[in-house]
Amino acid sequence: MSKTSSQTPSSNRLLAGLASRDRDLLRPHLASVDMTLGQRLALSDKKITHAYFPLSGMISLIHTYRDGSTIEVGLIGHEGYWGAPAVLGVKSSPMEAMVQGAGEALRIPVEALVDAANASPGLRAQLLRYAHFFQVQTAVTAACNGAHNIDQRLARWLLEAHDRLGGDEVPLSHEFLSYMLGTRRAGVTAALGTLKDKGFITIGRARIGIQKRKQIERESCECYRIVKDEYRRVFAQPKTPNR
Amino acid sequence: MSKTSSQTPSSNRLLAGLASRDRDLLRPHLASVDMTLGQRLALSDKKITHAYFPLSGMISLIHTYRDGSTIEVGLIGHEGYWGAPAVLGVKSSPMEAMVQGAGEALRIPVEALVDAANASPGLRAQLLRYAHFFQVQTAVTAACNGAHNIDQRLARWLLEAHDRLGGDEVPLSHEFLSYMLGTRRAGVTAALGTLKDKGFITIGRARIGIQKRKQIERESCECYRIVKDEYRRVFAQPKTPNR
DNA sequence: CGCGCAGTGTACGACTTCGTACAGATTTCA
DNA sequence: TGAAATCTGTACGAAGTCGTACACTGCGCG
Repeated sequence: MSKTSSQTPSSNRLLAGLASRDRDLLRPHLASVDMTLGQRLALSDKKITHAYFPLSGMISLIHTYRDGSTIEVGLIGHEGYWGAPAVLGVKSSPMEAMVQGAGEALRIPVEALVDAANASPGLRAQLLRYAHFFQVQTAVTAACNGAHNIDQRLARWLLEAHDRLGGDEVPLSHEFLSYMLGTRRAGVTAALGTLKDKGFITIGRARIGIQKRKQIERESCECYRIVKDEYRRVFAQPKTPNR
Repeated sequence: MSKTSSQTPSSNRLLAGLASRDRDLLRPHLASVDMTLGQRLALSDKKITHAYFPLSGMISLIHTYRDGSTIEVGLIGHEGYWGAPAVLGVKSSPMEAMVQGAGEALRIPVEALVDAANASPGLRAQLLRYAHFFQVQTAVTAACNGAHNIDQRLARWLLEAHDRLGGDEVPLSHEFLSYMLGTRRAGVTAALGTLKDKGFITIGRARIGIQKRKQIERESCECYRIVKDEYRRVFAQPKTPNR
């Protein structure tokens, strides 16, 4: 049912969902690159040069306020891509894209991606559908940040990370997590502590082990499921109509 | 510099920014409709039938949790439109669109809007640029909800409303505001009280008077300005290149 | 091998927000 | 005009989170 060992995904679900001729359109421009933890793929208000289709690892969209405080507004793994603003016709965005889990991605210059989208309605449709999904994910995060407490939001975040990282380990320190959730480091430690006491996770040095996923889902707010369901709905295979 | 009387906007900035032949594409399908306070333009996960280009008033995107609590994730006035999900190729969204300030809008069946967008790259570009802007607005709201207190968020909300409603009055009760901010009604009353004590607003029955806008901007978090600047950047006139 | 540092656990008072309640004021409507 | 409904102001203890601080642990690097 749920796998316990490292299964690093080796394909991107958006690309996999394309017609093969659409993949052929992109292939000449795609380059495989490593993403290293902490790497900035795009800076606030700077030109977005490349789009990234993660094969593994994850990309965090974060906002940094003038006082230096940071908070995450979106998370992207092998189910999506970073670069939607370019597809929507703008050259930059105020948000920063940062690698939150090391991994591999297929990278493409945004000009090539836009050209391909203009050449293929099917490709464009796929990219725009994901833009919608990402909008929903962000909207749910907005609601979640206003409505739910640290324990629930942390549980949700662990689930999102678990979905995107191979294996059952989340290799991040409490401090890094506090940047994502926009809370104190000590608050993260406390919330993780209660999950550990219940036996749902293990805690190592900058390493969180996911032990009982189902139980963590129960600790999380409903936001995790709302987003998950929306992805399924938007990218449902035509062969299995869902409404 | 800032006007004090009711100047109800009578045009939609997105439509006004179109080439006239693109407006002509839409015109046969546009119908003027009244939006009444509290009206639902779209329900969660129900088919989006029409897109709305507000001429006055405003539309609130809200999420309702299972326990009935609600919170706003986005706000749309005559600077934008509701219906982006359809343009992005999906038929519904988990968010509800509710009229938050009565007014007038131009309404168009989504099929007609999508057809027109397919027929005109310029029109499509305009619609997609706004989709990007709205994504940024939502992302900033996510960050804001996680990082800022009620007083700052309330000030921001008043500014957003003031920009979209004609005149210097926000005709909403504290309770309605608390639904938007995801807080207690009593919390809104307290926050408004401090703004009133400073002389920045007046408080009537279900009616807030904006007196000193500049000062309210100072009470608000930086989020208001971030979103405002992004709109300007995205929709900058070509004649005045901004980067 | 041991020093230094990053990471974790925990504590404290201060502040914010919550849930709830109730009184008084204003408006609506019978 | 009187009754009912809506809206605002305020109060209270409870709970959550903050900012900060400090001790402990284990890993990496000189």
